[in-house]
Amino acid sequence: MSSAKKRPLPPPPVGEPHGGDFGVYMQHKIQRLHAQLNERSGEEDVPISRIFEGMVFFINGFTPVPVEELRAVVHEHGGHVAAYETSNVTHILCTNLPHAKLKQRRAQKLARGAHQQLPVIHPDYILASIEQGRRLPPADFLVDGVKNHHGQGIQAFMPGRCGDEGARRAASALHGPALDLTTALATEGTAFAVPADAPVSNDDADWNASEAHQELECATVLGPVSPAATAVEETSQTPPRSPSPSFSPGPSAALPHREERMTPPYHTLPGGGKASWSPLSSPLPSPSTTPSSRSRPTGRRAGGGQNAAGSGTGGLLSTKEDPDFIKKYFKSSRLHFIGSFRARMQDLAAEHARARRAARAVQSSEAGESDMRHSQRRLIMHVDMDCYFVSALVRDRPELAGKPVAVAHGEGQERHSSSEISSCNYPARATGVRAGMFVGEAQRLCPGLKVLHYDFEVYERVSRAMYQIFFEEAEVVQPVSCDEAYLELAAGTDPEAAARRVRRRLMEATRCPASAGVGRNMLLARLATKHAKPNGHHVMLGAEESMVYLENLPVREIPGVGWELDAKLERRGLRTCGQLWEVRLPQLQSWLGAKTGSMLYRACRGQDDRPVVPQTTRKSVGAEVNWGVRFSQGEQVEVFVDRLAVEVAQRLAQAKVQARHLTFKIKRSQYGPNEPEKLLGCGRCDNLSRSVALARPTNGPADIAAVSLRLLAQLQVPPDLIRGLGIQLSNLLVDGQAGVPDKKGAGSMQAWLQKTDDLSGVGSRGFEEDGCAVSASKQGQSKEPHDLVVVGGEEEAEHGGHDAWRIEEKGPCPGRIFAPGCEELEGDGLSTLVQEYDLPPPSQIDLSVLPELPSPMRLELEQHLRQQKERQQSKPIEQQHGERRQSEGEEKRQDDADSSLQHWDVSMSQIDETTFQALPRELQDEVRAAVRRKSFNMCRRNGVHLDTAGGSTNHDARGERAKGKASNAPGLSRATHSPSQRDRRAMRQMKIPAYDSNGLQLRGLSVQDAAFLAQLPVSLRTETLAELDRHKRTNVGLGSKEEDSNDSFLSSSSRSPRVPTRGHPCPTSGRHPRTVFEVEDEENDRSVPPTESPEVYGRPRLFVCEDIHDVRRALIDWLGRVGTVEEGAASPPATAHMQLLSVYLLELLDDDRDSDAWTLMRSFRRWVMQQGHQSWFPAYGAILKVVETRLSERELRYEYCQKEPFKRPARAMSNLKWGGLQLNVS
DNA sequence: ATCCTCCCCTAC
DNA sequence: TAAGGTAGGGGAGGAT
Ligand SMILES: Nc1ccn([C@H]2C[C@H](O)[C@@H](COP(=O)(O)OP(=O)(O)OP(=O)(O)O)O2)c(=O)n1
Ligand SMILES: [Mg+2]
Ligand SMILES: [Mg+2]
Repeated sequence: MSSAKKRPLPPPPVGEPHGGDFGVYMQHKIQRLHAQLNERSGEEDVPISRIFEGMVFFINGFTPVPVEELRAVVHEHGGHVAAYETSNVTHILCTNLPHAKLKQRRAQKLARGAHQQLPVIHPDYILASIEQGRRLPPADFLVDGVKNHHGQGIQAFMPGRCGDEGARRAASALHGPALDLTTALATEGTAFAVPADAPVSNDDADWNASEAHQELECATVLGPVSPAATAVEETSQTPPRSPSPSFSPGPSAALPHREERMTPPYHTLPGGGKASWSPLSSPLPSPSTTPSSRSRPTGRRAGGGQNAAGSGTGGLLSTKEDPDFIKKYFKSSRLHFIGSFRARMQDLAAEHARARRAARAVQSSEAGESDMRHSQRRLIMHVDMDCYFVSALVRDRPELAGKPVAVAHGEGQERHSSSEISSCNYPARATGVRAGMFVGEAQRLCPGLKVLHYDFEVYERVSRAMYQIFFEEAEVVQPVSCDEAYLELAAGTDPEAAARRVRRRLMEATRCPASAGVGRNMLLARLATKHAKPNGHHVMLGAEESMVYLENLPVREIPGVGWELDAKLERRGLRTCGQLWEVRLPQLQSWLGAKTGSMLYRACRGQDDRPVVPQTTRKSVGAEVNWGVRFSQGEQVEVFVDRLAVEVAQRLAQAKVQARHLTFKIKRSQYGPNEPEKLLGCGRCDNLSRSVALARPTNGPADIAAVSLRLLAQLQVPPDLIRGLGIQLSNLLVDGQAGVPDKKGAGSMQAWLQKTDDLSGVGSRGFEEDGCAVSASKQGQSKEPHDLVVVGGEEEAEHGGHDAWRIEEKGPCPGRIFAPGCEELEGDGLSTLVQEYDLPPPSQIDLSVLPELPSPMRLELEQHLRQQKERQQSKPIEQQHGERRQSEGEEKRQDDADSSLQHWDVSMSQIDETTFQALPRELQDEVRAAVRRKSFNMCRRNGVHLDTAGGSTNHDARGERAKGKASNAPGLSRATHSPSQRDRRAMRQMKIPAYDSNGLQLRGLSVQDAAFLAQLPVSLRTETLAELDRHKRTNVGLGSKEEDSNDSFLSSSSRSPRVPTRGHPCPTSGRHPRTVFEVEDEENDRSVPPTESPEVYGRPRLFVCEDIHDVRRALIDWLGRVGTVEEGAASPPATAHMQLLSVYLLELLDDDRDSDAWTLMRSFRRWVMQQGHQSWFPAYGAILKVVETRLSERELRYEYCQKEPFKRPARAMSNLKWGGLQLNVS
């Protein structure tokens, strides 16, 4: 409500300016915010006041309220809260000791935060200022080292590296003997056998008793912690009821605790048939498939003896020929099971949340208590089941206890099974077996490995039983997965007793072991759990203990640090958290990005602000299939996409949401139609995606299918190369209700509304111009409620007035085959939804050439083609459609005739001559060279020598599954994808592209040149323009450029190659780059010693390239200048020059700037090709070798330190190679 | 600066 | 045989 909004804040419920009541005030404030969010409808987000104008806060450490809320309040009053420590931060908000203070007391190297100079003030400052309606002097709220309102807070975990030997010893004791206190715990366990039914007061007493204990903080619990709790294992009969803490009398209290008894009605049918843990399988007429006990799918009908690998293009048990593939697949997919768990859980969680709210309201206990929980140090418990999928099965197979067991699909009789292990127990892990490993490999490591099959129904039951207990044990439960959650414990809880109790209850209810960890934040809780595994718990509250533990903890153990991050750090010699302490924040941020760097900086010190949040609303809903996807014809693809759309639509319906944004994803094999190592797997793929803003919200399968098919067509992937497909919907609206579903803040809301308006405006105009009257009218319809669209007229919208244009809509897309329900598809949804009128581009180059090309170059070409086609959309639409159809048809015919060879045996004759001529010369060269090389590069790329003629060789190397990594050279994949992105945007708005002739003519180019340049991918265009700018006084056209001969490539290298490393940013976009270089070079050598380089990160320094843009610009400029158009032949390569270049390239690689290295190599290659001296070829080859070698070493280092080799994504190092291959040809 | 798109990374 | 999904966070680069 606007009135409420603009009015100054009401006085806080409690009058103390900065007493301890900030939390209470915030509570009130938050309620108001929520109310506003619900009431307002699109009005502008005007600040209430300007109290904090010009102030930028960074919230560091614990705050009494969620950061988001604090941010909202500050924002409302004109201030800003930075997401991380940026240079514009003016104040640090913190309830506790600031870094700066600690720095004085701790080892100095631990406290080098960038903000140490900044004033650190207590959050009460915010309250007090708002209350008084003016900006109070922050100095009055300085948090000095002495004391503050809330005592030593969570920041006690701060850089407190205790060099103290005692603590160190204590910590080391944690690692080793943690598990031998079984007996002590067993005693405790029996004590709790009663509490299972015991009245609440029992537990209360227990917790109260332990409060004093909690205060010990640092001195904590070091010794006796993790129990093995064999006593708990007695499982068997459990008292049906269990304790329900007074603060959490869940409604669920009535539910039984043995999961067998609490199975929800919709999950398992009594008869044991119908494996339907997935809610998705219910609505559809799914043929009754498997008997439940066996999760082994039958439907092998067509599959039979056929091996997809043999057939090359057509897998028979794959997506072809099996209309029920999707359903069967999802029913058997473990990843689908765990991936969709949260969605399935949502109802349960929401129910609990509701009940809990109600309970709290009834209690109406002093809000102060709840606030106290927040304002004091938090107690967070993390719980995770041990080797979950195994445990849930082994509990009924006692004979397997203690033996190595894994869970997977295949039995792996031959030791060749490519079935993936989902989980394995600890005996199996001892032999090196890991989740994600192929069964065959696992059996090699562990010959006696017993492989069990999934039983998703059991997992579902156990998980629910587990959550049931969580909900009873804690007020706030944040679900992580089907076997894992965070619990926020009430203040005063005895953490160890709580952990023990939770684990015991879990064991009793599920007969599965769980481990638990307790910490002051989620990170430490989680680390504690990991440390406690298996079947134990660990309480880590002391700052000293935490730091001691962290010091030698591999960074990889930090949640959020995966393979790539670990490798980046490893490359810099950073393996442990302790080593990370040495690195300052700006340095980390410059390596890893702002947020990631910040996260790491804090995490390695045990800092973690994230609040435990109950359950966040989903922001997107999707479905994808990347296994068994094999097509030979486009029709099959369309059928499949259609079914996938139905699946997604069901999920939307289930979630009761509609979506305004659609993303279509496709995996394209990098190996051509060959089969990967994993049976029916997707192998190594390029991951392509395209997304569209929808004109109106939808959840209709017809809409989704129609839009998806359009995007599919755009992506232009030959059917036989498709290895995976996915549809994801986002920008969700709660069905039948206005408003944003998620709990975003006011700012986000505004952004959302803003976006809405823009999109519908564009969409409407576009369609009107296309003459789609119906579409336009629907646009109006959807805009009717204005900003917030009330969804509900879905059916009407789909079937209203579609006849007028349905034919036209069908026209452009004949040949589509739709499954049942195609009335919907033919409905009007399509045009209504797509806001940009994207047409599949006409095929001008025989597309069969593309797979032949090296990946980066191919992407470039594809971008180029797309751009061209979009350009041609100015033609009448019918014509467009006609052209496209025709060429598509031809392609398909070719594919049918010669499917597997098509992509491998390419000749120039297959390239459309006209088109080829129209290509930029560089691209022509590259196409020619690539064609000559045929598949050679592909073999090399994989490091595999193979015979490509048959097309059936297994190309797969390790890491094939790796998420694409389609191009490891962002300089290419990014820079080249963007032009098209821009074009699409421009098309939407019917604008003339910014780079067409106008801009170019200003540079003195001929119209032809301009037209030519306009066709170039932006990466090439940029570089070309740089060259042109340099030589523009000659006013020559592009055509004459080739006649110019070049200087020696490195003639100027003595002044430049080093430059970009620490060269200063190119002030303008390459206007006067020459000056830049000269200045740089001179300054660089003496003013910035290499060892000092870390110092300058994050600071705007004249001779420091902090910004990658600057580096790239400088490079391009340099190469453009050096590598073109001077007269005189190039001189032979000079060793010194080559060394300089090599050194610089390696620097780039070691700095994780692969894309820059790639750009440099590319330009270098081009120059080598253009200049006359053959002597440069081997020189180029040598440099390439250097680069390749470094990349290989990087690979090896990965292998060496990896713990889960089988899961490691493979890095694509092919990007630099094609340049070398190009060279070979010439 | 901020938004948008197209990725990549991460976790289970 | 085999079922390599799902969702969120975040970064790069372009548009505005
Ligand atoms: N790559 C993976 C990882 C996990 N899971 C499934 C099986 C696991 O049992 C379950 C829980 O994952 P965890 O990471 O918790 O692993 P476990 O519970 O199996 O072992 P741990 O004792 O380490 O928790 O998720 C899977 O299918 N594939
Ligand atoms: Mg687990
Ligand atoms: Mg887990």
